[in-house]
Amino acid sequence: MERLPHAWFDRPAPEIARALIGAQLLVRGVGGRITETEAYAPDDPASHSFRGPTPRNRAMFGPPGLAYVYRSYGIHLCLNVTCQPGSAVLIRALEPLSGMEAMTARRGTQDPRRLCAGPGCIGQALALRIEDDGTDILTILPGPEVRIVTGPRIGISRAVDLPWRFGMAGSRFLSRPFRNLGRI
DNA sequence: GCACCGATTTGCT
DNA sequence: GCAAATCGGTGCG
Repeated sequence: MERLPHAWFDRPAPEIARALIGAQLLVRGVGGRITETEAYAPDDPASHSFRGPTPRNRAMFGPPGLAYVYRSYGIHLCLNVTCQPGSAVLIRALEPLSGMEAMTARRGTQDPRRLCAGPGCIGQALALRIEDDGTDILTILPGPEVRIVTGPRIGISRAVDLPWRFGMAGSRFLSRPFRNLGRI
């Protein structure tokens, strides 16, 4: 199976965020099935890119299909896939499949449901480094068509009504449950 | 220059 | 339920 080419990601973030649910994501051979994403767009007040390029967010204005890795709350490293300029998709949760041993060791738990349930947890499970920012570390393989649920993004205070959080319906590998009945 | 706020997680009360 | 950990960005003086 071929990985999705960079040009595939040259689309608006909400479209990519939805399409990535069910795909498989690997970083240096470790990862799993994408179960939860969020979209961030150029004209989106909740996006790091909203006020233009900075040293932190410069990857969001670069080529599509690369990693945008940023430090969250000074502690965690969170993973995005870049899309159209100023756009990115935050990877919020995975169903862990590959490199289970490495992930359990890094996360300090055997519970598969806690390995990659949250953006900071993914950063730790995949051993992301700040030097990965803006680089081509992502292998993303197409997955099956799956039922999608949507809802408001988590942890933001602006544009709170946009339904730009996407999840795999019925998955047990989510950072938090989806309240809504917003199936697609 | 300085204070405050996050695209978070964990552990303790 | 709440505070702590810790740093880049933003806004104000």
